[in-house]
This record gives sequence, C-alpha cells and structure tokens, in this order.
Amino acid sequence: MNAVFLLTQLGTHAAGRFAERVAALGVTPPQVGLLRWLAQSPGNSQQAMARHFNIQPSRVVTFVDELEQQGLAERRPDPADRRVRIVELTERGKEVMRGVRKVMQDHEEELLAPLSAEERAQMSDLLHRLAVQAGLTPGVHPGYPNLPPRIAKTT
Amino acid sequence: MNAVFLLTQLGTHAAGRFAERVAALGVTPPQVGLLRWLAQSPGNSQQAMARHFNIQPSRVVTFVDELEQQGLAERRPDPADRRVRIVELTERGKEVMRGVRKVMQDHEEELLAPLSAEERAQMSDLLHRLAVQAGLTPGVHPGYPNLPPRIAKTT
DNA sequence: TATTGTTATACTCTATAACTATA
DNA sequence: TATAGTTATAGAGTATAACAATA
Repeated sequence: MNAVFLLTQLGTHAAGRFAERVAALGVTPPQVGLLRWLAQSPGNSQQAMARHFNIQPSRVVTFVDELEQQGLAERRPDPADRRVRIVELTERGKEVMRGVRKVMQDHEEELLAPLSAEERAQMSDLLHRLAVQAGLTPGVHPGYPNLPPRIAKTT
Repeated sequence: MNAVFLLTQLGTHAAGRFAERVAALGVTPPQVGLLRWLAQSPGNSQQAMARHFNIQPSRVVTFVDELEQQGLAERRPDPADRRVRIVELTERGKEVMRGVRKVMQDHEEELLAPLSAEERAQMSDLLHRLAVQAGLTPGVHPGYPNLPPRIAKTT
C-alpha cells in the first residue's frame, strides 16, 4: 500500500481514537484545540481566535458558548475596547487541560507502541519535514476551516 | 511537536489535498473509495458494499444513486436472488478510475517531495507497522463509518 | 420469519449573510 | 464608515427506524 494513503488512514484513525479518549474528559477534539491555545496564549479576543484557527467568527461564538456552558472558559470585557471580548480559561478549564496532557501522552504511547525510541525519532523527523513543506501551522489541526472542498457534482 | 499530532495533522492535510485533486474529475473521496472497490472486486451486492466499508445500507443507496446519476456505475439485477442488486462500473466509471490512479501518483509525489527514495521506503515501513498494529483494513479509509464518537457533552 | 434494498426523519456540523454595538 | 461579536438560516453528511419485495 502506498505511503500517503497509509498516512491518511492512520491520521484519521488517530483522530478517532483521540476523540474517544478526550470524550472521557467531556470535551471534543476541536474544543481541545481551543483550550490548548487559550492555555498557551492567554488574553486573546474571539477575533484573534478566528484568525488563528482560520474559522468564521460565528463559529467562534458557538465554540466559546459551549466552553462557557461547560464552565471551562469565560468571556471578559476588554477595558480598552468595549466591542472586544477576551476569552480565558477557568480553573476547571485548566484542570481539564491537565487531563488532556495526560491523554495526549497515553495516546502517543498507544499508537507508537510498535516502534523503538530510535524509530520514533526517525518518524518524527520525517513527518516534521513533510509538515514544513506542506505549510502546516504548528499546533493547529487542519480540520478546522472549510478544508475539504466538499462537493464535486458533475451535473 | 509530538509525532502523533503531526501524523493527524498531515493525514488531514493529505485528505484535503486529495479531495481538491479528485474534484477535478467530478468525484469526492468517498466516491473514489467505492469506485476503487468496484474496480477491484466486481460483481458485489450493495449489502457486501455496506459490510466492506462498515456503513449503513441506507448510505449505500445514496452513494450508488449518486454514482448512477453521474453515469459512473450501474445497478444490475442478480439472476439468482431477485432482492439483490449487483453494482458495476460503467465504461465512464472505468475511465474516471484511470484518472484517479494518475491523481494518486501526483498526490503521492507532491506530499513526499522532500524525501529521498530511501527515506520514503523507511516511512512506508514505519507507517505500515503502525497500521497493522492499529488493525486498519488495507485500502479502506477509516473515515467511512461512525468513527468520531461525536458528542461529549458534560451536561 | 429473515434479508435486500429503500424511504422518511432527525440531528450535527458548518457557511453565509444580516444585524447590534461600539469605534 | 469599519470592526467585534452575535443571531438566523440553509445546506451537506450521517444515523435510525419503518417499509416493500423477495427469500
């Protein structure tokens, strides 16, 4: 079987397994992406979030609504510009993030189980070079925006 | 960046690029999966298709309807059992398949461009071992069934 | 009774555009 | 006039269950 199809197959499989694991923490993979960014780069507006993940502002509203309902994040007014809402992790959000980090480790260990430490390093190196050439943003899953050009009707 | 996240990122990216490429042929990635199977294992029923791709029979109906409307496949009655419909590629379907094979080559070449022949072999080997351990079915993209355990609402 | 294919229905995910409140 | 956030609406994708024809 060719390498790129294997890559796609494994990537999809890995995403599915990850979804199963984080479901135990009560969050979805897209939410995990947002939480990780909120943890790493605090003090950003919803607009900044939309730009970073390359999604529509209206989707950000939905995501942040969800996180707020689950008590994982909060909207805070920006004193400098009353149009802007700063999004921040709550204590509970930070706690979930600790769980997410653990899940990521277990997930990695499960999927790479058949490889030696040396082979894992090899793999990382090869994948990293492909990612750079493909122009992927580190830490941002490409599944966010309108990636798959959905339709292809001939008629 | 960890290897498994890179794998997921690249897999999703690769799937998106592939979708763009086959769109030029008037088909979607799921359709390509079906067409490939129809080409390789002719004479199968819709039920067999549902089992092979691990999808609902009702989805098969939709898929085959589409392929039939685009003139790429046809339903034929099974002489032995009048409940069964055999699905077959049309001439036009076979022609599209030739285009698909070309697209797959170009796609592979584009994504693996940064790697030498030796590194590609290495990569294939590593990925193959991961795929075997993950229990993936060769040639079947795991994106078909109800893979992502969609919801994770806490409330 | 069981199975093949089909239809009907509902629910999630996402894109677009119109709207508000501020600047 | 432009921007941040919001609301409303519509479309694709998919799961489920009920159904007709045949075994």
